[in-house]
Amino acid sequence: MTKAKPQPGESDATRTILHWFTEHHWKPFPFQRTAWAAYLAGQSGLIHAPTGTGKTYAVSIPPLLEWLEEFPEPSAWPKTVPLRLLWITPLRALANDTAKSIAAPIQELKLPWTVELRTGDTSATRRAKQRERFPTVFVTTPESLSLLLSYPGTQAMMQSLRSVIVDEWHELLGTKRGVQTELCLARLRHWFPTLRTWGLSATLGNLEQAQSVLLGTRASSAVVISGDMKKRVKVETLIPSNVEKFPWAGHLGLNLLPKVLSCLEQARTTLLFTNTRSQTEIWFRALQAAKPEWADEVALHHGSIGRAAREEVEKRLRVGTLRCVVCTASLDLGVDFSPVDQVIQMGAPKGVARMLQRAGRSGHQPGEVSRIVCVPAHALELVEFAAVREAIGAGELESRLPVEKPLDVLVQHLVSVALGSGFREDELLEEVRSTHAFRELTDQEWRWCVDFVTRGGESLKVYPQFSRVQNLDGVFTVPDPFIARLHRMSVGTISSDSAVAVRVVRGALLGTIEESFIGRLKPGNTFTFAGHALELVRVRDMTAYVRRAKKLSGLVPQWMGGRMPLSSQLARVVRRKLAEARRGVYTGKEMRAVKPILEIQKSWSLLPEPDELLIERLQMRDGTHHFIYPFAGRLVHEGLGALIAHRVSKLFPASIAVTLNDYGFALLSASAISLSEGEWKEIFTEENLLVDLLACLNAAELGRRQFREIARIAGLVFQGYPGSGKSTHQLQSSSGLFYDVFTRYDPDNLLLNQARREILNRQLEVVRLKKTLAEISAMKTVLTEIPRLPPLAFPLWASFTQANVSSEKWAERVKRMALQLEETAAKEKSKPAP
DNA sequence: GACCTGCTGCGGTGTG
Repeated sequence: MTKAKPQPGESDATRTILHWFTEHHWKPFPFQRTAWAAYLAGQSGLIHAPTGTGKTYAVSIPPLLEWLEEFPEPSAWPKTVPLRLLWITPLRALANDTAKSIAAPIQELKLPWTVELRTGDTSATRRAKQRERFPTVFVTTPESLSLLLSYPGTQAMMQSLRSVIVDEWHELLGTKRGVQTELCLARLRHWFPTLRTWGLSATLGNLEQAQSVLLGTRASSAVVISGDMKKRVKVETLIPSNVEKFPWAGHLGLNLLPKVLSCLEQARTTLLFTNTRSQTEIWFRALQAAKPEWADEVALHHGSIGRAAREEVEKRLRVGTLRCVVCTASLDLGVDFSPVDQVIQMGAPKGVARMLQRAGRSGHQPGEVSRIVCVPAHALELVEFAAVREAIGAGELESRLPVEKPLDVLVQHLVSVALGSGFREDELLEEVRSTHAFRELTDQEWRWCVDFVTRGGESLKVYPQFSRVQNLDGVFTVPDPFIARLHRMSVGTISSDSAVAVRVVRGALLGTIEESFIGRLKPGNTFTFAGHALELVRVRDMTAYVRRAKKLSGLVPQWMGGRMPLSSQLARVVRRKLAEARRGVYTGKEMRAVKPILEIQKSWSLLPEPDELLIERLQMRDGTHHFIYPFAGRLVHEGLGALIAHRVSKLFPASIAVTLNDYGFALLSASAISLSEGEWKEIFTEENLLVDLLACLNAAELGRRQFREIARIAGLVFQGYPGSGKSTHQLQSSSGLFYDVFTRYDPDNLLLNQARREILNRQLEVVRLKKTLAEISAMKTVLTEIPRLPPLAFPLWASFTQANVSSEKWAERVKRMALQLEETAAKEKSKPAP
């Protein structure tokens, strides 16, 4: 162990800490030293580094140093030290580990500091105690911090606060939780103008912006510190032995099960990441079937599995008794799983940052190499893996864009602040405008929000329950304790669809599934969930009672979840790889493996250059197919597909069906559609984008649905008491009622506006869509008649057919078609080159 | 027996 050399000017106290640090850890990395110095100089900042590089100590050590400078003499140490450091973490599960790491040196040096956490899990008695006296280090979540701010005594209790740390800032940035955090930070800074703010983040494409969002518009001296100490990431890919026979579509990846098994055999503990929850269930089942002897060493983990079971899995991971956990993004972050020595990514990686995050779950120690093994589910995913490796090498990472002006979050915050210390309008307005999110809030918008919490706005003014806040001589407060209680019960910006609970008869809660899935089952039917074979007994009160069945079989539930489009960064590299292949350049194991498939694409159609829009046309028995490849991710293709179908149908009156994936979309029309390259170019015009888009989508229904979240956050609808949550349906209908009332009687309601904006930005990615159209307008349109389905088109065609026929028939057709294409390809290959 | 496609996250009450 190397000891850190004392630097000139360091005090004894500093040396004490440094000694502890070197004894127990390692020589401080340069970035940690930089952070310590910046902190002690009174600066704020953002530190970015991969996981497992010691970011925590970069910011938890300097407050100790600072205190020791003040109290160098142990005999003069006070008995108790009031609050000095507030630590915000987005994950309950992280709070515990963090508190432990911070407490380690404190305990070791027997400092009179206390470290405590407060999350939703903290018991009522503990919380009551905390309300009397805060610990020296307080670890909490954004939501719990909001709640703290909603109690009148908080400011006085925090008087001695020196700094606030926001951990995993990249996870909060870009979400309404992030904005909630911004508002809370502004409050703290208003109270304590010299407060230092530090953020910890994974590496992002927009670090400078991430920093300025965190620190707000009033920040003076601030730094961005890079802890990117060349954390080594090794990306490997499992190459199918016979690419010619490897599927061209599909996402499960079970083809490579044998190879995955041998990977699992070679490592002590593996995290096997999949992209969907149902895929997790399917892979778990496949592993159980293939290796019954591993029954106790394989587990699964995803967001719909009950908390108890998930925590059990996390515990076993930590002690190292598991060989493999099949999981979703639920294990992307979280507890420090040091024993994990291998990470497998099943299927498309979708984004560069996500891959890095997942790779970082292994080798979770400074200096260790992170390894990730990629498993393609179909042939083209080999290209995506090649692309992600290249992007990692080049450091091309995605950005997370901050949320702008979400008024629902502001409305909630206004009530919280009124409930806490109360507020004066101009003071709070200035404070709110010091956040990045509301820096451009207009006077009118502010007035509207204040009016909304005091009267319920124009349309609700006759209902007293919406006069939540009252203005007494210029001070806004919440006098009604009932309203106060309801408000505290609805703090937060996360709203999830209520789901059917799955419970063993007279037994444990296993998790939740969607109503639509349970609705397809009859009592006696079996299904697989949470890794258990289950038989449905009955459904009552949003609970499905089940009993254990003998064999893992039957249906696997599917969930409607996020749609995770391929990121622009990764898409760009994918296009680049395809263009290289067009010129016959195949570098890397993945590209060499996928060569035969791409050569087929070249010979039956073509591979587009990055500045070309490829449109393939194929006349089949069921009509005209067009396959179009903007490579803009599935959300954009959803909007674009609908838009283009709408515009084409104006020229050729026929109904047009659309399917899409991350690479492109396809149009199918029963009648013959024939357009020239020039005509296609016109169809892709940016003109009238929004008008056409709203005309072809059911904008009103989308708006209603989006409004549900807004209504909940703004406190219009109450989600119900804990445990007896209202069903989605109930929540939907009451928020729908507000939506209708506002649309009719209060069309200028700013929350309605926000709903419209959110649909455009989130569900349709309008910004990216516009950008895509602009790019397309500069591109060359290449229209090609194809003789049969080439590899790029095949997955699109397959999902078409899937939408229209029953699943057995679909499988048959896809298989038949795949076989045919394979034979054609083989025949052509055996032909001597001309 | 092959086939299935879409993530995560937090918080709150009640009183004999």
